[in-house]
Amino acid sequence: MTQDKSAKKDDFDLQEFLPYLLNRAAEESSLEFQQVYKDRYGMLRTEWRVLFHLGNYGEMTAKEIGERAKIHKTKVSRAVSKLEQRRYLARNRDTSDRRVEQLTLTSAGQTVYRDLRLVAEAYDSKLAGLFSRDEAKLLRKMLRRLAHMD
Amino acid sequence: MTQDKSAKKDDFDLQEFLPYLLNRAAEESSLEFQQVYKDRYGMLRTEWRVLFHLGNYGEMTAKEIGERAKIHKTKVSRAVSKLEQRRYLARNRDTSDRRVEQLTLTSAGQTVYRDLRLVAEAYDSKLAGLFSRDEAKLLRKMLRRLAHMD
DNA sequence: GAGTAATAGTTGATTTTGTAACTAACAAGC
DNA sequence: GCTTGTTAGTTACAAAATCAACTATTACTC
Repeated sequence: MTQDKSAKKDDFDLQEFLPYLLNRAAEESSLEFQQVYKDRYGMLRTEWRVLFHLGNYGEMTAKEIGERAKIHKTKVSRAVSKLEQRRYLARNRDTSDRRVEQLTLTSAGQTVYRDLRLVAEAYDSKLAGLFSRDEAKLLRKMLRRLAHMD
Repeated sequence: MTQDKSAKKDDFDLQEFLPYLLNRAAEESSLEFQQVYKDRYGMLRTEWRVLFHLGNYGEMTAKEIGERAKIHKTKVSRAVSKLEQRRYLARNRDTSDRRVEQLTLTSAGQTVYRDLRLVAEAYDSKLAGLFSRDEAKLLRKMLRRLAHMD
């Protein structure tokens, strides 16, 4: 127990702090993909996420998308509106519960999805290529754990 | 080469897409720490980052902080103003180049930094505790690689 | 050393996000 | 069947992020 005021050495390292590292890695690794969906389709982050949820998992409600992707309902609502304006998705009132809207991609939306999916796949391979196959697998597993997605 | 229109199966999985996983993990793992600096000190993300840079690395200019942390200069500028208002940091005009301001934490700022650093250390340990020591070490290494911090 | 370019940092306008309050539809209790 | 509560989704307003233009100072060039 030394005097903590002057004798304490600062052995903390911001660059090792996991939340900081995770954010830096996330931002950096989003840039290149962002460029594509932004420049090519004028989409925002939430918009491609909604598009991908519908493209990848099929028909779904706004609420389900929000829960799966952990996006707040107001953000989902706005993204859905914008994607609808651009005719990338269509809403269908659920007949048994008229509060609910089933969302599906239009064929234009599917085309966009398929295009972006190709970009995503290529980019993911590029990122994963920074590591060995086992390391990449472990990385995904650890990220899922951190994100409570397992 | 099969007909790609109908025969193509969608084997892409959004939940395995690294930029998506990284963002989800980053958001999730920031929440708990955010709660502290936000509720306890009314700070924003950029503000604690600036505070930590000064606390952890010592005197620095706004430009250096921006480069190290990859934060845009307007964001740094506003964070510095707010931290100055709260008397957490002081500016010193560089005598040899009067465009430049050397920034340092005041003793109040150091106190806040030390408090938050303790929280950060504890939280980092908690997160790292989800993995083995080797895994955690590898995780940080991989994140640094992805963030171009190596 | 006057003129032009570059740099550190700030400010203002626009866009995007976050928070809370809202509407419309359904559910439950009695 | 009517009050009370809950849920899906939207809207309005405030807070924050982004982008471009700006000031002040220094560096470069002739």
